[in-house]
Amino acid sequence: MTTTVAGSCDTSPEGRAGLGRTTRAGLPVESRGIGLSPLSTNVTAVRAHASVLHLDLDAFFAAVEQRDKPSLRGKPVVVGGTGGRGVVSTASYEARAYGVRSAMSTREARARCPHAAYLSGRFEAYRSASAAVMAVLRDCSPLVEPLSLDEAFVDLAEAGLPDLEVPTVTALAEELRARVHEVTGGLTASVGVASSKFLAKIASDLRKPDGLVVVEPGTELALLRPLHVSVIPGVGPATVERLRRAGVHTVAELERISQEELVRLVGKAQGHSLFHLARAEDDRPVVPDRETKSVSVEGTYETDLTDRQQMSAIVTRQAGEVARRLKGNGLSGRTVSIKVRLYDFTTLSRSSTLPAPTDDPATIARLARTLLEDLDTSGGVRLLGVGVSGLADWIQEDLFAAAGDEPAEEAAQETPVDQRAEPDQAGARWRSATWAPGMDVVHAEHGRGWVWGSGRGVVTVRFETADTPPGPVRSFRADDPDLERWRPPEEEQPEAQ
DNA sequence: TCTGGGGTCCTAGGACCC
DNA sequence: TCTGGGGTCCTAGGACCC
Repeated sequence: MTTTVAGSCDTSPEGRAGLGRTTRAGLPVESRGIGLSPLSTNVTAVRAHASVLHLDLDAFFAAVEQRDKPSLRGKPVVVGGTGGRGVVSTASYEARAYGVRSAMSTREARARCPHAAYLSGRFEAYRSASAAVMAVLRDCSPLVEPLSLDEAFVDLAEAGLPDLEVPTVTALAEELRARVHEVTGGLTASVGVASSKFLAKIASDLRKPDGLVVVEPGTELALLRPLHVSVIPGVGPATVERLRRAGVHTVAELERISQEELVRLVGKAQGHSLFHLARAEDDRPVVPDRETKSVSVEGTYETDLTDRQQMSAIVTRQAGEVARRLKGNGLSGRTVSIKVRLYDFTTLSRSSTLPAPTDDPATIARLARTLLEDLDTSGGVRLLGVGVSGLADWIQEDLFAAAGDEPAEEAAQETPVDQRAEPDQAGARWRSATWAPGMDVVHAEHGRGWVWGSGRGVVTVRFETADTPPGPVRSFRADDPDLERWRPPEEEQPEAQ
């Protein structure tokens, strides 16, 4: 590391602009795969420089335990579910020597390594260590994309470096690893730097633990071709098996398959992705804050549940927890789902979509219980879960409170979905101007009329009945006192035309 | 007593609308 | 008159990631 590069870690206010960011929802980012989807249809420019960095903390949960408990250092440590149906979350390298792996059942881990320390995990400690690491990364570049507590991409093109040549980014990567070690009290990180997310992620895996690999631009394919297809993120057991049957094991072999054949083998989206990734084509940007899409709570029980009343009580409690987390992050959602895993591991899901978003525990619980009622659980249930998706950051209660109506969810729930209106000209205009990306037009019945709502701190309303054409669309900032006064009275009804 | 919990994304079929 | 295509939304299930 050189002084020049060390100094290039921008500590100016501008450089720290992203410090302390969370997702839009303010949720701690816990899990996000890089998957295969975000490749654009026409993958064109691959970066000319190795300016994407991927950092991965080594055996993160176990390493935090060893850091905080010196007696565990140098010994096998397994963090995960410790009950009869638990699985391994993280195994220290000492435990990996005995064949203990992530996602293995704790039962099997105990058989392989009986003398390891089995711990259930201290997520506050992990979150805190993670936050310190992310702060170091954001100190370096405003473009940091956390994938989970222990992983992130950093766009070095925004790091204010004098250049992006290999010696410069190598020195910066070493500096970052040293700073991570420093701020976490001794945790090590493996880092990959390359011309794309895909290659950076693969590179960070090559010299674990505590390693650094910088892929020199132009050498990507030479690095990739000999590797097994399973190194490609998004290629799991099912895809490996399909490819194996087609005689494909390595990336080099994958490269020889036509795009049409790949689509036939693994489907449209994954086929196109694999076709490009096999050629090291990946132009996905580093995206600093991605929006939360769903919130869920689930639990696996030590013995199978058979009592319907008990299941109903569990689902009610889980709905409350989901609602609490939604509310805590200013979110609400329209689709309520339940997940049921039967005694034989058959997994069922059922969902139902409300006309307007909710964060109300009673509404979510009621719907979840109704969905559960329609399932045959007589053989026993090992897992139950409740989730809400179709999230908006607009909460319907605001709108109803503004319209001076009774509690929202009753009316909302009774509004048949098939009465949902499409945006008219004015609605469409609002949609493009102020509506959150991906957010649907929502409405709910209000007296004899209709109320329309939007997010992003803006509420859009209009009055309409079965007998009259739609009234003018009015919009208010959510904190506008005029919104409180807005009513859909008779005199505001437009004349029939 | 095999097989967690929190997520993301994709697929496929049906409904519905234009 | 007959057949149809595209787009969007919803639901259920599955693959995958950490």
